Amino acid sequence: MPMRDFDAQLTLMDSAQVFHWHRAGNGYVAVVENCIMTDQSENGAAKAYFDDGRDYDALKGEVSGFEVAAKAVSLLPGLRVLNQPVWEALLAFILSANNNVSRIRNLVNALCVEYSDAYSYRGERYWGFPQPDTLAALDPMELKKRVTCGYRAEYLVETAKMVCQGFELEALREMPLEKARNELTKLKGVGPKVADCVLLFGLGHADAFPVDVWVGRLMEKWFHVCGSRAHMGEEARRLLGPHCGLVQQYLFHCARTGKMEL
DNA sequence: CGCCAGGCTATCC
DNA sequence: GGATAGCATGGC
Repeated sequence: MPMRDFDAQLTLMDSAQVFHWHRAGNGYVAVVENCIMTDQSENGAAKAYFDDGRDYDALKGEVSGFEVAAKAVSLLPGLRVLNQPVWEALLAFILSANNNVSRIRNLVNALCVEYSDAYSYRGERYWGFPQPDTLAALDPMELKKRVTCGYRAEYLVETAKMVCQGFELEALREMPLEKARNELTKLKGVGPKVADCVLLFGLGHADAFPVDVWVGRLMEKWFHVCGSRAHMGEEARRLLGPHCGLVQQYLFHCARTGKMEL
């Protein structure tokens, strides 16, 4: 049975938490962890990926003390925070650094097309993410040239090498937020912001609160919190609670698209 | 053309 | 510990 209220266009195409979904006919398609997935998929993996089972109606109540947060949540019914495979989120958000959303999408797709295999679905071809050992074996100069990802090429290769050498991404799922973030930032190209995105979108840490340029602005203007990005994250957790990362996604989208005035 | 983008690393004090 | 320069690329 389809998920109630799920907005596939908003969640898969417009929310900037994932960058490799494609419009196909009147639906949406991507390769997720070596399988074709669509917005209509209802198997166990898809349900987990779409965060089916979480009570999103309860989210409004959790932030009812903050009108601006409650408004952002109520403006975007159907937005879900995906549970992506951590390796995929890691690659995408290493590429995201200091780039705009449309270019991130181009880079992610170039990486996938150049270094992984295509799956055919209803007459079209779709690509998933390359495996760690594939990237670990690359010359960064070649990667830079073929994906046009600039200095991020070295980050991808170095991080892939560390994962191949035993860095346990899945172990971060059960760690406390602070410790998991500390571990993640040992990877090349992973600073505090990218780490928080990987924790939120790929490791189930709903209290990770990524602060990019947009969230930095909205924390000042809407919550009157200033100072460092680290401080803003701490304040968000204190004010908005253990699901502040989910709320961040609503706030981020409202700010970035102008649905709420900054 | 210039400004900006879901920032990070290296280096400075 | 916190602040800052340099970075590749292209969207707008």
